[in-house]
Amino acid sequence: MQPRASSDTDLRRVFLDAARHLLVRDGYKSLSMRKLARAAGYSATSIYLHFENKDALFHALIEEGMERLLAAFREVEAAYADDPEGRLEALCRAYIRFGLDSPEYYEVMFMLHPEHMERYPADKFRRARRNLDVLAAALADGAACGAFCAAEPRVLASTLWAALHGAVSLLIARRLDVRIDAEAFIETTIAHALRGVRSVAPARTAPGV
Amino acid sequence: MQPRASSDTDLRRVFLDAARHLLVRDGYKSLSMRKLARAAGYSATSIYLHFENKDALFHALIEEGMERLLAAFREVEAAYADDPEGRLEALCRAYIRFGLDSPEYYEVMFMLHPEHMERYPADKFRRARRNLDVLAAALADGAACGAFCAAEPRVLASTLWAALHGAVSLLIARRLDVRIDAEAFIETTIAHALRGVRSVAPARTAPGV
DNA sequence: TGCACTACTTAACGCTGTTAAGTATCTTGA
DNA sequence: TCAAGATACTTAACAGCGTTAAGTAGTGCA
Repeated sequence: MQPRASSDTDLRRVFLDAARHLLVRDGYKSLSMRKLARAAGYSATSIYLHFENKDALFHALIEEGMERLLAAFREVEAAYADDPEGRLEALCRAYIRFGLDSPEYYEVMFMLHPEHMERYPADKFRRARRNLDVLAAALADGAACGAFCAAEPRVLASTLWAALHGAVSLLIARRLDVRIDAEAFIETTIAHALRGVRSVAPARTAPGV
Repeated sequence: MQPRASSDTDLRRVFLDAARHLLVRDGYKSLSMRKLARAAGYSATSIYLHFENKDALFHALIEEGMERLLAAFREVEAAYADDPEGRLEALCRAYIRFGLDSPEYYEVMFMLHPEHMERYPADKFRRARRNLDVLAAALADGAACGAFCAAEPRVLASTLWAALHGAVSLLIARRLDVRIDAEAFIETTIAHALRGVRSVAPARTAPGV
């Protein structure tokens, strides 16, 4: 059906590029091995010469998405090197923007069923965690200058991530009441997330309103 | 294969009960029409006499789950009728406990792919929203006595929900670093969520730590 | 020239959701 | 009492899925 690819890695890239295209166009749910093969101009079984199975293909797409997110994070880090508070807020915005701009990537990266992640290789997992490390670094930097709570940075970073992930996944899945203004929802999420990690004197309840 | 059910609604219940059983045992991913039929002792096509399609079956399970969650919420409401702050915290705990105790239900209810929710009937959607209304009511009651921020209760309730949903979905999907203590993560999530909605004087940053 | 290897193919298995058509059984009306 | 029709279920089939086994060209080398 097709002339042979010039090297071992070529066809793998062809499939990956086609998969990314199909993913963005139709979502991961309708990305099938047969459709992918058709789109790339090869037989379905040839995919298995370059990927162990469909999950491995997804894992490669996840990795791509993680790199994209990390690139966005790195830009923020560079822009706010000396301002941990501003950096953290910008990171929150970058995370949410990434999710809303690339919902298909976000779904594969963070909303894929656990079952498909069981064989996710440890090295990819470690690479993916670098994104969380960027959040943790901002928290640590902010804690060093007294802006953020210094306790358990890993837990704090995960909690922050969870809040952002909750917001993004509800938005992507269109679970929110249509009467909710998305912009207000996002701003409130970010404000609350930041308030959560900010170091505060023991909570003092204002009496009125 | 089977004697006919005594009434129209009977077999529907048989399928629903079997579906709930399979859902809890194997998760929604491996719940197929054929397996369900086999478990119930009927042919696969007979399911279509009682449910329009597989999504409609899921929708019925979602509704069941929503009622369960609401029952838990109602208990909390009754126990903390005069204590909005305590109620909201208890609701957060109830939500997370529900998710972790019934991950299969939680997945169908809140983590099902949007595609499967497209035909979700409006009346079921309204019923499901009663759960969010319980959160909103606690926020409103708390705002009335000055404990919570009074602005935009719907947005506030959704933000709170998003934070809880993020935590539960990451826990269920086992996305958290294994080094993270789940208990600490949950407590931090709840604490931050509550701090987010609490009415405060403009944030005062403590200088040290 | 011929052998081995590589890169790809077709055919097939067992699964999926869903529809069309067929078959018993029960209910009703004359 | 018997036929007609409705009801509740069945089997057969379609098109799709992920995946494996077996087959086939083309390449590089002895």
